[in-house]
Amino acid sequence: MRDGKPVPITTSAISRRRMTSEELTIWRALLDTTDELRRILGAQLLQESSLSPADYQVLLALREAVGKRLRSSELAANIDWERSRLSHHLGRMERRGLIRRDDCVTDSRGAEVSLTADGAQAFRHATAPHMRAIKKHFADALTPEQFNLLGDIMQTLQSHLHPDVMTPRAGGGRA
Amino acid sequence: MRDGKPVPITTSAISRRRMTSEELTIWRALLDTTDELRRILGAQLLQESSLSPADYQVLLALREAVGKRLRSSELAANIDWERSRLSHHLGRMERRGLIRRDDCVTDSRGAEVSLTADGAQAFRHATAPHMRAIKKHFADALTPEQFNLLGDIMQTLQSHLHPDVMTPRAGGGRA
DNA sequence: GCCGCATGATTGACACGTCAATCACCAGTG
DNA sequence: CACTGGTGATTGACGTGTCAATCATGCGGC
Repeated sequence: MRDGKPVPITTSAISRRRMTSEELTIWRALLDTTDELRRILGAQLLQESSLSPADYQVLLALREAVGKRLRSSELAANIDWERSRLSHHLGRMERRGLIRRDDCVTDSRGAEVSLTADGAQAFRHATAPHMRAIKKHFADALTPEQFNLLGDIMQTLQSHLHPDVMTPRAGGGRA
Repeated sequence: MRDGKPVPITTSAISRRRMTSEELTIWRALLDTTDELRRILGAQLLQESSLSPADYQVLLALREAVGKRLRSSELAANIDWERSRLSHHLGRMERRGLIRRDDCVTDSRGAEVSLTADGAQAFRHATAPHMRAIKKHFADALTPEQFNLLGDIMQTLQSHLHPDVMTPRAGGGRA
């Protein structure tokens, strides 16, 4: 997949010019705004369901996994986390009874992570309010055009970050 | 794609409709992409200057302050941090010799934060590479139109989050 | 079978952030 | 002046994230 193409096109001009202050301002606006949205939605999620955004991401990945169980490293890959981060977090979630870790049958080094009943229920109860919150604070703010434009812009940034990837799906997480 | 409807304008429609999966996808793309940009730029900043993004923000605010010194709570307000977060962080930065805290003359409860020579120098050395990195990974990716559109979208989101504010400057920090 | 090394996963040390509690001091009131 | 309430700032406990080190197991070559 690396050759055969006359290539280069694409957005990655080198451009020796300096950044304008408008660009910098917009960069700051992007950081600040997404940060604030994260905080608001994270706080509300925690408030209403006692789940952190990280918890939610883990539970979501497990829920969507075939068989509702995943090897630890697959899970890490799915949500794009470092393994040690996941290990720490699974420890905490296990203590809270949200997930379980069993020894893997086919590879004694491995661990299989699965939802507990409590974890599944917590996730179910968290989902609807969380979606509503995203809608309220994000989706309801923008026009359909703005959505499309924002989607394109994210797509552009992604292909700039990962020039060679074929289908630059937004990032790690789905949903 | 979604048209045919006269559509009520105004950003704060209540709209009983559910979020579409496209909207959710774009939300995830926004989160993932900004997260990745943060990580990349943060890692590079740390690599090249031994400053975390948080350090940088603090040093920037101090550099831009008149008199190069700020009361702790003013600093917190400028960069939109909780005071306790700032206090912890200033403790760490003080240990590393980047900033100094002196008792305030006019109010014995207060502390005045100022840059040390080391802190000022660290900031100076960090700035240019950091700007270059932002340009490379962000600014160089987008067309002028996309910048304007993105700016508008952030503006829209901000006014949706803070309906009454007059001049919805992107957020806390400048840059 | 044993060696070497890669791999799955965990651990420990430490930086960072949040929340609630605390401490010291200011200012207004009687 | 003593009381009291509010404010500036710090602290401690704890959850979270990163990095480097570790441990155990799998696996290919000899």
